[in-house]
Amino acid sequence: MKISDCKRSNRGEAILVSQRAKTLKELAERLDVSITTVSRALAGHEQIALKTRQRVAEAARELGYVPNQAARHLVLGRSGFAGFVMPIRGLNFADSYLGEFITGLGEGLVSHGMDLFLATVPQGRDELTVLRHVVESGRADGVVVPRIAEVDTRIDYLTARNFPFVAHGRLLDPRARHHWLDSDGETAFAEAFEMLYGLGHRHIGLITISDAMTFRHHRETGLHRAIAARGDPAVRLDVESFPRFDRGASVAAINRMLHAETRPTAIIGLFDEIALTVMEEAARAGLSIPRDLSVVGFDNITASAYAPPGLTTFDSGNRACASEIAHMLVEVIETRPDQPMTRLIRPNLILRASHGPAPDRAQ
Amino acid sequence: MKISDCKRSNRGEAILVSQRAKTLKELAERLDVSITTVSRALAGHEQIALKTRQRVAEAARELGYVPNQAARHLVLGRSGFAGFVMPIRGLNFADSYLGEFITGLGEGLVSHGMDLFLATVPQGRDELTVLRHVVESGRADGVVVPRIAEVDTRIDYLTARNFPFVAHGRLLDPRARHHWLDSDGETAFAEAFEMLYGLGHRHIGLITISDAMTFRHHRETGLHRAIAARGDPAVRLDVESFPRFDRGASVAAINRMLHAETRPTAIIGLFDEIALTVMEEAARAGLSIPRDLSVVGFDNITASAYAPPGLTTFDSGNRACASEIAHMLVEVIETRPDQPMTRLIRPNLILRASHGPAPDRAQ
DNA sequence: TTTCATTTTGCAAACGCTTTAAATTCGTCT
DNA sequence: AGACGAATTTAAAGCGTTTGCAAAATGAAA
Repeated sequence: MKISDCKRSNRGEAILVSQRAKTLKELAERLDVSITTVSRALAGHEQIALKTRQRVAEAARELGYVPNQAARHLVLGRSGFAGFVMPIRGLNFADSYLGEFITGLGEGLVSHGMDLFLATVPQGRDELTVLRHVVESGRADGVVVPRIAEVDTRIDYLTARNFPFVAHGRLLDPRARHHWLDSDGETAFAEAFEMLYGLGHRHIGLITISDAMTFRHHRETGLHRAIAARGDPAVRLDVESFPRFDRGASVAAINRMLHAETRPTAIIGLFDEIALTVMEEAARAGLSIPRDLSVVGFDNITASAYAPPGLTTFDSGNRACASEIAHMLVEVIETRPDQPMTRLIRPNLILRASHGPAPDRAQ
Repeated sequence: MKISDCKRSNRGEAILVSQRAKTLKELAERLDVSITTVSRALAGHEQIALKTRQRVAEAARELGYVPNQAARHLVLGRSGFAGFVMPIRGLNFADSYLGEFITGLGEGLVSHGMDLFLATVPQGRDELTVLRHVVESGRADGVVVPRIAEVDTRIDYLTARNFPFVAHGRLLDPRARHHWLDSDGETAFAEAFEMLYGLGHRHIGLITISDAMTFRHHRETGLHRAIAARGDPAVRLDVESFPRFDRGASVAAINRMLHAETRPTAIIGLFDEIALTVMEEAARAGLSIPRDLSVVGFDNITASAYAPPGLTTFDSGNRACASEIAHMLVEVIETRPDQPMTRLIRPNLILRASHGPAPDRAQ
């Protein structure tokens, strides 16, 4: 039986409580060498004799020594944390993005021995203030900034401060120089249009948000460009928008479109929550999907698979993106590159069952 | 215009980059007082003259001084972090629990000035090892332990180590003394049975997991007890189980039940993912819900609202629970209570449309 | 003016670690 | 034996805070 086995609680307790070495000093005294030697030995410095290194490593394991990270942090100037500021949404707002994203970040960071530091924005305080505290308090070596607005004070601040960060999303201004990873909504929405056009749809509806988020801009641009590229004068695009996070307004916008004089044969939601609501409201209005109406979303949230008939949408691979962002951040922290690192991820069209041939209006 | 206004980038940059005071020493030099005085003034000690305190506070604000938390932590022995170890599930496993829970924890912690520290379990390392590192490295003042198994080495370790923690869920052994918050699955499942019984159902199916999780035990117990309490010999309960996280096995278990010689008229899923899959598979088998089959779940995940006809389930208020757990943890850290703090939260039955009167088998 | 109590401030020692520069040990070669 | 260079080890100085104790300044009383 190994002495470090702590699953058996009697043995475990003995180890954990009594003979543990909490500090380098204790460990050094036990081994009868200096603190310096222990520190170097554990760090694997060549200058320490191999057998000493082994002896120290063994003892550290036996005594369950784990370095105090605060002390380490203080002297190294690196905390081993990546920061993430969690925006608080309304009370009932379930953020399907968060869980996946955090998981991905964690996965990416752990391979570099880093951990994640989550700061919550208290009610009534703004996100930027919290971000500043995270940065200035030195508790994070870099931060990840999600959901970028067309003009974003967080990025301005971090850039001015020259603090390592990677944005999930980008600023609208293409000259802006910062590190980002974004999903290619422009290409995706062009692809959505092409698919629908191929199915005979000529009257497309877009339900979008009115907030100045970059992802909205890119997706809309993709749609407009694809339509323009087709050059088919028969194509018609109707757009309804509403303030993000306002569920009531979203339902209203959707119903305006569903009950318009001439209803589109296909509706694209800016993201899945919208598309799912379109399907709900369509069902309520007695429309059958995809027979009477095709619906396409973006994000591939969990609910999209469950909601019959299954939402056709784009998978942006949130978790994998987050993981990649973590890797990028580590590189930014370590090498401080001059050139902006950027990644544009092509989302994956998931063909489920909410799309179909355009209904024949002549009937 | 306030000098601390950093939204305007020209002014902001000046402040942020050049005249900022990074350390107590710098601030002290600027003010021509000692470090001690500044430290005490900022901490609001009475022994420092009021006007000195004001002068210091003002300067700190002007110069954007934020204390270095690593140094603070080192001397105070408190990190200001609550720890949480994120288990990694399979690659495609979307953890609907995580986002809500993390959000709730963050909300709860922030009101006590604490932040959240997330550690990810690297591939191939076990959760206990990571938990030990979190604890021993001193980076957390306390931890939250989710999803408790009937016998849980994490709790054994933390208890032996006498480290502050609050569990979301409890050990099976009712004599176990630790702080926990749990949702009352026993009562909920009894309630589910009563509702179904009232609708005429006498043949109930339960799809459950085979893993030794406490929440499974409590929910099953609740169901059994409620059936026993009724004392109606006509009631029949069929049970199918499968290993958690094995989607294939879950589908198989569900289909065994759906295609059994005599199919239950109502199926209870141990949690929503199961219940939703029951609805999917039932639809695939040509069954109409709730006409041919009633389905009840537990958790009220987002998808449950979208999946037609809307899953009848229990809302366990994950986010609010997490927030409460955060408050409990802070109290545990601060007061180290002798008596275990426990909270049993009554879940809320959400009546959607997946339940209905038992079909008349005589037809 | 001196004395004493009171208010206000500062020195210096931790906290546990890393690291520079210096000291010690060891083997080997005159 | 002595000396030199290489291989090991160590003492001590920080990192930025808090805080016990002591010193300085102030004000009131003698």
